[in-house]
Amino acid sequence: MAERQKFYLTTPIFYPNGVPHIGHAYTALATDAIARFERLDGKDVRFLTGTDEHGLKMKQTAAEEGMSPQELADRNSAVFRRMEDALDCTYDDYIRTTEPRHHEACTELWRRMEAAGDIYLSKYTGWYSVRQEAYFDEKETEVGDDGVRREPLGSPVEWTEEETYFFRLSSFQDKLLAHYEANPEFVLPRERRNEVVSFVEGGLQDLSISRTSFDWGIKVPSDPGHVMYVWVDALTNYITGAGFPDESNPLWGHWPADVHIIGKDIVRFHAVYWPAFLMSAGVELPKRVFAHGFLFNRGEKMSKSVGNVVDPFNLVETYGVDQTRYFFLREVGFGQDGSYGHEAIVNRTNADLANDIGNLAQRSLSMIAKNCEGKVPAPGSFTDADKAILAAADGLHVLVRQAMDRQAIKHYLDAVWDVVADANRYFAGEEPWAKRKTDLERMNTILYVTAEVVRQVAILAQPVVPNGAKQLLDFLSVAEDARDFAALGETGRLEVGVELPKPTGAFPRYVEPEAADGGKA
RNA sequence: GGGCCCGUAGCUCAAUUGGUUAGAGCCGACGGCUCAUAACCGUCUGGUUGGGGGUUCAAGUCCCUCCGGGCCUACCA
Repeated sequence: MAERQKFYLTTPIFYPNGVPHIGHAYTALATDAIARFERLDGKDVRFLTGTDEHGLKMKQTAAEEGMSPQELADRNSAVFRRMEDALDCTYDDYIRTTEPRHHEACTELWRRMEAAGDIYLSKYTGWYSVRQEAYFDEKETEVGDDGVRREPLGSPVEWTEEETYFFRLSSFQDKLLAHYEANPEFVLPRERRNEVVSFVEGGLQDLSISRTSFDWGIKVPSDPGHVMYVWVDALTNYITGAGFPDESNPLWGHWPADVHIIGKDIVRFHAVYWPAFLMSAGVELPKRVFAHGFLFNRGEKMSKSVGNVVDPFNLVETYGVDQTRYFFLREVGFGQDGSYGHEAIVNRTNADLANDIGNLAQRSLSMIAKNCEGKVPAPGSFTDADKAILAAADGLHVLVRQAMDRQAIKHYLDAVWDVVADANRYFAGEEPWAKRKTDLERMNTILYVTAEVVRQVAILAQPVVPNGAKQLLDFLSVAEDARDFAALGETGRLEVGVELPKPTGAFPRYVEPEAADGGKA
């Protein structure tokens, strides 16, 4: 038996200086959907996420709260982890940059870059922003009315001179451009790639990669007075999670990563700095960096009775995990910006989940329960209509795989729900309830075909709505080991005569809670 | 200043990458059905594809320009 194809994907590691917001949730649930998809498609998936716990901000926040940085990291990292759990994320490993294994990986990566001659000591002077952990040209800064000098994003800067190690990023310009050229889908979507290319074409300056102004970080091996710059530390997590530097670790077989899922705000670090570090250290480059867009709350009024639903935990509590996941993945083109609001979430999830697939399953399965002794009915010969809808369902696997090869999550869902809509039309057009009185065999056939389509749709929906999909598969008595994509198509057809449990509604409608307080925001 | 992306029905988006009368969902109106989660099916309303010009037998798609929105990057001090 051939070894399964490996698939390694990551989220960025989150900075647990504050509480998780909807952007973190979006990244995590999207990455999870991809992970589940590839797993169901037979791959040996490794899904890494975690928290990035070093830096001055952590140290300062900890001081403000009267605790050590490690205590703060422990406390807040747990919150992020709980968020991912609340979203039903199936990460295989939750990395924390304060762990020894990560210190080892960073240290070794640094050593290799140094050995390659790409690191040198020099002095950096300029306006430094603690919040951004970055220097700014004086021209970029501005003194505000309050007399405080700030960088463009508004954080205060102070004049700083420090000795710092530099990475020879400037010498990687041509190699990076050659890599983008040879791998047109290294950065997706296309617009992001264009930005990256034009940025690199504009010339690269060497990058300051160490700090002496604080000590909450990973020490530079040859010079412990320095700690590593945030991005050397943070980006390296992706190889730490694959066992680096122990290349005999079985996990190392997962590197290079198939895709780093990130938000578009951190494209440059992932598409320019990270590959340059790896080239320098002689480590293979990840195959793809996929940048998703931002989500905006378009001033939709959230109901007072449900409170501030923008918080990820509240979203899940208010609408449900499946609903939250489905909404963001179906409504927003992955890679583009999107917006969300109460009404949009309710409309989308009620229409697609409750009305379309939930109701289709319920109406067909309850007919089976009532008219077929609760067993999968035996179909007669198939008509053209039967064959057409079955063929549509059977054809989905190829279609969705094509979409997901480019992380086109929305397209994958579009395709699946097109079939759901077809199935509703089919069911209504064939009128099994009428055939019940005139032609039982025909009724059985229609119910069989519909249930079979529901089976395939449920299997395909698992990555996005794992709970509701599981419920549907349970209603169809589909064996646990027949729920992956290998069971799609003709080979996995429902077995006639199998007993089915009494169905109840999967994907309940969201109904507005009666405004008990009599008013709204 | 240079560069990139976008603007299609009230809303969210399609259109095999120049090829017939620009499609679908949601919303709305009307009708149907009763298996079903106030669900489902059908019909209809709704567009000079932001404006203008050009290339072509043919433009939502290519070129120019203007308007509007977003983003990357650089400069001016």
